[in-house]
Amino acid sequence: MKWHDLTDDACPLARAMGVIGDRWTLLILRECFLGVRRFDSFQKRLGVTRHLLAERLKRLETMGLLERRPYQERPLRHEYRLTASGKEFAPVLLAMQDWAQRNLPSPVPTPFTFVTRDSGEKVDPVLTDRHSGAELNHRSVLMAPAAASHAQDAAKEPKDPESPSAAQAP
Amino acid sequence: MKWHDLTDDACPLARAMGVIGDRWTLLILRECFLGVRRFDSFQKRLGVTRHLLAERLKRLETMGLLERRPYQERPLRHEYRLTASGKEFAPVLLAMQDWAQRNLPSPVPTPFTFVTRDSGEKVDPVLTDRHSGAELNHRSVLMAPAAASHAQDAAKEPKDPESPSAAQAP
DNA sequence: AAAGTTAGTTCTAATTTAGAACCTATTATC
DNA sequence: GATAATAGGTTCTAAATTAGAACTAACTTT
Repeated sequence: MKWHDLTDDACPLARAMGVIGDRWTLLILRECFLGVRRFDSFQKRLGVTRHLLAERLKRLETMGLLERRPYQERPLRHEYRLTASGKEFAPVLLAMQDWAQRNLPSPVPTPFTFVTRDSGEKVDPVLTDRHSGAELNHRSVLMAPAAASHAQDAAKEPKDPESPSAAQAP
Repeated sequence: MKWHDLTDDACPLARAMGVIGDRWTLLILRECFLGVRRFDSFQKRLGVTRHLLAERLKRLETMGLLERRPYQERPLRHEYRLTASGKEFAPVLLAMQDWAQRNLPSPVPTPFTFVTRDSGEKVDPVLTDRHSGAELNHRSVLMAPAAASHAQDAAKEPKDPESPSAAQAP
């Protein structure tokens, strides 16, 4: 499989991996949320090679998460800013940070946290359903194939004792 | 930077990337949530090479997201199941799928969706604060360095005009 | 005039991934 | 009782990606 193939996969998660499916991209986004905007700042703070950084920034721009805009002329210099799409990624980052903090413990303290803009208090994130307000987790939610088009794929793998047409309870 | 270095980074997001920072791991987890448990099923459904699949499953086991357990003897066979830690990853997957669906559009329909276990209706995920119930997004939340230990790092990069000690408003 | 700043690009070497073939143990089929 | 089939891997070589360092370009500052 080639890298680029993921970006037009039918599965949204696969497409997402076409953007953040490497060691660096999510960390670049983290820096963006911390307010970093310039090439050299990203490079120094992350320790990523300039070569890769340039490529990743280009990809984030292509995928619409960042925009490159001039912040001065003579000499012409550009900075990278989160677009609306990039900003909407915040809940993913937050959910991931929360998961990692709970499930991948570390002896050293967390270097930064998510706080509310008004009170400055640390947030305690829960994913809920916008309509019902119910908490969304492995117990309340099920991942289900969207009938029609997926049925064909499923047919390729006949009567598997673990066929995933209805994921089992925890 | 070597791969393994991320797994004991101070930043939880970096540690998370030590687990899912590649093209395949998240897709393996997706399959787990769809109910897949066996080596060959993962391999056929994803098209990943057996070599990499074996490695990734091993890593997911090491990191505590999956457990390998026998489901038969003669011949001895093992299957992979989500652990509690793996199951708690569900909200991250959900948030990411939601983001990708909204921000990385595709001409083809989404092959599977998240539905509630009781009503079977498609969910509409929002990240909220457990305490206040407020929606958590780029407008309401700020990523802030956790004062003390980070202050030293910040000192290394003196008076940067874009110093990220207080991330700016959207 | 020399050195510094900022944002890259261009090389070579090392590491990772792809792709195919092979191995082991056991059960099913001819 | 030999031959295939199933399941879960491992072992190769070739291709692609990443690391690391050096270099360029267009200015500005000392």
